[in-house]
Amino acid sequence: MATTARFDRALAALAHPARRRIVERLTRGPACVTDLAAPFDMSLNGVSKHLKVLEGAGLISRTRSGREHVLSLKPEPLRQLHAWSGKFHRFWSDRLDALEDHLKASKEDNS
Amino acid sequence: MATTARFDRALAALAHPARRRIVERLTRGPACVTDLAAPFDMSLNGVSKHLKVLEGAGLISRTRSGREHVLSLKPEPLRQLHAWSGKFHRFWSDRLDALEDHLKASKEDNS
DNA sequence: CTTATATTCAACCATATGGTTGAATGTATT
DNA sequence: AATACATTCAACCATATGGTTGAATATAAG
Repeated sequence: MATTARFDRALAALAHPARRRIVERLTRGPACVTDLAAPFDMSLNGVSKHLKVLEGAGLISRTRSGREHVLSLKPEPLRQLHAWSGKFHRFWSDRLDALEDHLKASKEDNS
Repeated sequence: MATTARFDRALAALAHPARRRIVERLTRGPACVTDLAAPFDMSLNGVSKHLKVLEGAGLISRTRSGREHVLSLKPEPLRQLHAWSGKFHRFWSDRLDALEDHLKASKEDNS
């Protein structure tokens, strides 16, 4: 709650499909920049920038091993995201349409 | 999986704190634009644009009732988001640091 | 020491985003 | 019919984003 800005940046970072692909790739273990860039039809610099965004959002961390930068997934922001989105659980849990209708109707009541 | 673009837009929409506030507000029932705008230190037009973004992302729906536009929360994108972020569950479930260390170590093994 | 590899930095460009103000639209109210 | 209210549309502005290319840095290898 204190610093929403970090959460903002995590969401924004994950909004880009390339960055989500990178995050998913990192669930199978840390990797260096070149490896992460390989599957993409994009310049290495482009990927490097995406990594900087992910790092700035706290989604990945970097350790230098010689000339390679090794990137690892940091779970905390994802855990936060899961927790936050879980707050809406009652909105999709069973009787979805009925609930929606109910809400619309009750709105009309107290307006 | 087919159209990732919708998911992209949902994440991007939720990356803005004002829009998250609006979404959270809508969990307590539908509301019209003016009501939603009231708590914000922002022009009505600004809020209107945020609503358009949320609508474009499929996070809210709009029904016109006279001159008022009534906005309601659409649960599906949030459910998707919860499901997606849940895929990373094993990354924060117990023995977090140990797991991270393990991954870093195994990376060095097969490099 | 020279060369190759891994990566970033810097500049640039096009487009998107978040906000504003002012005018336009449509629906209520009197 | 005149006026007030709810909302969007349009233009504008500043800044951010996503990508490129080319040069710089740092480490590894011959």
